[in-house]
Amino acid sequence: MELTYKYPIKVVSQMTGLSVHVIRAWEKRYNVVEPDRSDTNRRLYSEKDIEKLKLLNDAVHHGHNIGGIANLSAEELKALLKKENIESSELTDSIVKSEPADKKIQDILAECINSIISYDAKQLESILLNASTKFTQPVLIEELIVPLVYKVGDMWHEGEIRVANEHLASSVIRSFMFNLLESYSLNDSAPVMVSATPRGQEHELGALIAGVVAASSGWKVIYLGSSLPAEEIGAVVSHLNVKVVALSIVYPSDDPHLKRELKKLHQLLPNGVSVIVGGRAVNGYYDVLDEIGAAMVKDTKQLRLELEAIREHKYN
Amino acid sequence: MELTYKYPIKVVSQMTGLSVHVIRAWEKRYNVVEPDRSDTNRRLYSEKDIEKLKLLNDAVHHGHNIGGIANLSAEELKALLKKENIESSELTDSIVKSEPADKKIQDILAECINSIISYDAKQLESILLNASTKFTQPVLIEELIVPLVYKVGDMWHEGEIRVANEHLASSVIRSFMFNLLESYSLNDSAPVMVSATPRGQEHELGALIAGVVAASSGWKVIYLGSSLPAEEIGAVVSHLNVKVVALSIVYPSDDPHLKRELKKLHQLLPNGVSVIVGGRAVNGYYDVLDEIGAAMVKDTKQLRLELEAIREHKYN
DNA sequence: AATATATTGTCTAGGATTTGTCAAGTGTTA
DNA sequence: TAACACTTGACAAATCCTAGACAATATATT
Repeated sequence: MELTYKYPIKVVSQMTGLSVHVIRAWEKRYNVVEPDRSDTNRRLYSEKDIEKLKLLNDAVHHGHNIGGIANLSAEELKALLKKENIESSELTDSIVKSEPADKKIQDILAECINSIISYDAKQLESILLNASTKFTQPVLIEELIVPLVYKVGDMWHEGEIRVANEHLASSVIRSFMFNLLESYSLNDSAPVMVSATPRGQEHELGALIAGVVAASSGWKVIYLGSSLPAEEIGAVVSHLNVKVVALSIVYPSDDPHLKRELKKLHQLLPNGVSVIVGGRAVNGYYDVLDEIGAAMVKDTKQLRLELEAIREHKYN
Repeated sequence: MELTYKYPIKVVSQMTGLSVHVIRAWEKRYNVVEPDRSDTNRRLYSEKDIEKLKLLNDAVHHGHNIGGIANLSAEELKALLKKENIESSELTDSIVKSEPADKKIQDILAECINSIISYDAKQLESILLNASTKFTQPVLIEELIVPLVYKVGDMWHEGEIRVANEHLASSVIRSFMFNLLESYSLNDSAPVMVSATPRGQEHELGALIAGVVAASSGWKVIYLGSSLPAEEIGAVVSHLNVKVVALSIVYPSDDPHLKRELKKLHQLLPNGVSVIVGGRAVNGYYDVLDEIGAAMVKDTKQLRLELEAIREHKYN
């Protein structure tokens, strides 16, 4: 679709990262662009104008002085930037976003807690989104998400926050992780993992984390949420070609029902299907897990390694 | 559902976030929309009118001046917002797949069920995303999401699908609705609603639907998920300036614990806070709801009306 | 090295335009 | 009757315009 619409200076300022003052100054001094004018003399910029301004901004931020490059054409500017291996998009993005320098992950975590306490779901979400662009995925998960989940759990147990706070936080984190999970696209040859929490386990965040880690390692993940009976897991495994079942156990650390559930699961699963169990309370089930030959992981790094090992083994 | 229903200006104001003054001014000055008129000369807005107003509002909030964009079509506005990577409340950019024109909502529903049966979360999600670009939000919710949730519940009860299928579907729908909910931006003067399911009620989709409907009607929504004890709701209400508590009750239709919980909630809430209860099993609690003066709604249209009534009443 | 000169981002002031808001007066709805 | 909607006209705040000044840097000259 061809838009004949032309942009006012304010929008151009936002799109380019240049202040309106600078845009006007450059025009006055060097005629970098000559936007149309409205009937009442307001500037109206074309897309080409905007592109040229972006390119100029990129070049200036890489040491060129505006007076020297002002009269170059868009093509020449592109060539110039290319020669210096500058990716224009990356540059303008980082400028436009006006990030307040680098924040330590501790601070981000504190901000998250604050927004949870003040019931501000939107703010929590935007903090997480922001963090997801700043950090690599393993760092994001291992150093922000996991500590955050733990911290919220602790504060809840200690009575420092209310159940309502915890619910709100869980909703946001869950949605964030689910979106992350669904954002991975993979080829059909990817091995399949089922992720869930066993019957009785209501805290599903661990299962989601496992799902995201697996997806980022190239697995196709079927995420089934919380409190799934062993028969259900068995049904899915036999219906699809599942290689791994990942379970998350958070609390309590000694539940006889859960132990029975795990044994039942073992009986239902065909040979060749691995079970990986992680989560805060996993230590309490060492005996059962050992008995049914399930792997125990205590952080996402171990999970990654375990998945890798299984994948290798299966493919030889 | 009446597809020809048209909205009076006040409702449009709440749905778009624009004041009635502004809506009329834009019409007078730029003919941004030309709503039908009643026999007595009152403006009657169509869904399309509302969508265009929303788009204009989005664009204006991103720096465009109304005079410059007033005569652009909805399509052009979408293109404009998309170009600036602006997340609009209503549209999610769809890579125009060459789909065979318009599919009936029945077919879409069937497709959803199919993807649920085959454990294809990704496909389900993309169907929903796609549908959200094709239909207006009331249609999307009332004719696709709600029937889908009901259908999945039915099939689960009938044993036509497994718990695992239901879990997977719930995860995806929940995430989809949550994203929808968080996508609404609102002004600070918006009245506040808390949305949740009471203790013992694990199915949270109803609460999410209520949240989305309220958010689209201009309420600020604090979503607190499922199974929230009455004390917790009371705490949030007194901590923030909450006007309405929305609860969803799905099953069972006669739970004495739940009745006690509702009464307790009533005692905990300060005067002037309304309670709205909806959901499939709501009929079973008519006596209690009547006793505590809670409103009962059986679909999203009633919910909309109820919210509107409360808002009116409170502002006088 | 010290001093001029040029460059460049930022800001102010005064005038014009745009745009959100409101009030007054009247008609309509519930 | 109170709440809502309609039109018109007016107002004030926000925005944009130009022209020019200023300070901080960079570059050139003595």
